[in-house]
Amino acid sequence: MAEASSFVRRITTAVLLGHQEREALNSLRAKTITGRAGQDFILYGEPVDYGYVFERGWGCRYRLVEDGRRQILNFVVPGDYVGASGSVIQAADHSVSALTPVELSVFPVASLMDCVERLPRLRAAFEWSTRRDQAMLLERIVDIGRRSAIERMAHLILELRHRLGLVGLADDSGFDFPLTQEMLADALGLTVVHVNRTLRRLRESDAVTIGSGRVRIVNIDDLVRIADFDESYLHHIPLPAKTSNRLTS
Amino acid sequence: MAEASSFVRRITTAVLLGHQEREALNSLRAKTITGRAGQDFILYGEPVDYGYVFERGWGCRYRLVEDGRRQILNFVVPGDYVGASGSVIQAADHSVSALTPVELSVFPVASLMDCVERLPRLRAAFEWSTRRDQAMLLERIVDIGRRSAIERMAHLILELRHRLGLVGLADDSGFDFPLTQEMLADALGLTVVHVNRTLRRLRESDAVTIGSGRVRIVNIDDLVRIADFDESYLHHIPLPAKTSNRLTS
DNA sequence: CGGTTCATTGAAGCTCATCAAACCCCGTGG
DNA sequence: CCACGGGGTTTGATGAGCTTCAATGAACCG
Repeated sequence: MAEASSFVRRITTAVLLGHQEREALNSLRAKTITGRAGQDFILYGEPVDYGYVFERGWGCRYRLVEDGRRQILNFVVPGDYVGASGSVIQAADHSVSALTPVELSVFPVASLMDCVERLPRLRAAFEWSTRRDQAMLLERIVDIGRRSAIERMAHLILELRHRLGLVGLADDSGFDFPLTQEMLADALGLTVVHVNRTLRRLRESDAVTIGSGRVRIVNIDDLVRIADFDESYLHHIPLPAKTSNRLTS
Repeated sequence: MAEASSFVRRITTAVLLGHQEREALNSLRAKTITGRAGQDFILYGEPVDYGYVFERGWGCRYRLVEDGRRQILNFVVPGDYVGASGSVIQAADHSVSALTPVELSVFPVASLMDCVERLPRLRAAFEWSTRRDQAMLLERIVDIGRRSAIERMAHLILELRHRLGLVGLADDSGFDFPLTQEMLADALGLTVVHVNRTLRRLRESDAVTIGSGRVRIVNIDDLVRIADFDESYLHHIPLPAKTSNRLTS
């Protein structure tokens, strides 16, 4: 039996995949490819013919605006799946590219959908992945819309720490971090210059240092406080009820 | 046969629902309820037991941040569905509330999922709806992250015009518009004061006037130009390929 | 080495936030 | 009928946060 894809390993923590489902996914995997930094795998407006699991390296989902500027919607790290997740044929609503050299598993979308039809748990796994992606997008909107630069940055670092931890790529001390300040700027809706100043402020606050290819977490409590971080959106466990004005109609 | 829900009417433009699917949806509809402005129907962190179709009135998806400020993620207009869309049990990752008096069709999530199991086209309809919601979220990230206040506002107006047009609530002259400037501010990541000044600028540019319960579109070409608006994300028809650095590996 | 990419810092300016006040519309009650 | 109050809108004044432009430095690499 082939080595399990990192997607299988990770998603199994959320949805109980049986032997059958794991086998199906492994047999589906047409091939493993490598890619260079900057290479696009999914292009805005074009049909999506494949699904990809990032096995190694980082990528991003992004959109370009008319004047050429880029908005990164989310980063993609090992274990993440990108690509078609439903049977409705449509154009990609965003592009996906590699930010570092990458190694990906490729799945033809047709056979993927085929398989999902037969294995309800596999469908559940993809639904889970889709919901999680959406939750991260929501978080990004709140970030960019209502939080300051330093809060956004701290929030992003904590999100990445959590996600990388799930696949064994982060621990309490930090994680390897291949992104440039420009990529951070494009993700956070800031300029490179301001990202640089923000990183300096974070460093001077003794919470975290970012640079030289690594995030070094100095004081995670401070970081959580700066970010107002609540990690529950990353796994969706029901929380205690909050105050509300729901009516008992 | 009962009058078709506005959701059925609208979604049929995207996915061909047969008699069977329409019947199923109509029979599922447990009841129609009314709600007051400010009333919550889905609460962040709580389980989602029902799906709702907005038949009349406006709502919003939103999140609150620690200090009490609100970020509106998207507006909900007649014909829109909100609520659970998959079988994975999880907590709501955002809240949904009414912004005006509303009238909603309520669907118990259990029987909804049941029905979706049996009718693949119904599942496709919900998948389509989910993807469309996600596309709008992406657009909002690009808006808030990379566009100026006036561009965001113009963009939002055009998106709403398009969506309301699908259910016959907007034409070339404009549409009825019940939102306050504060709601606009919460959606666009701005303050009320700045929204007010932005609306004045839009009015003075002779593109659109917003107020007194109505959006009056004066010159839609100007508006499209200001917004850099491309409506394709609202229906997902494959577009002509753009320049890219995709490799033909 | 010379070239390229990325990080860093300074100076100046613009967008947008904040604080404050006035105004308008409209419904309510004295 | 008018005073009152409240939600929403509008405007001014001031300042913070972020952008822009520009220049330098550090690291890497063919």
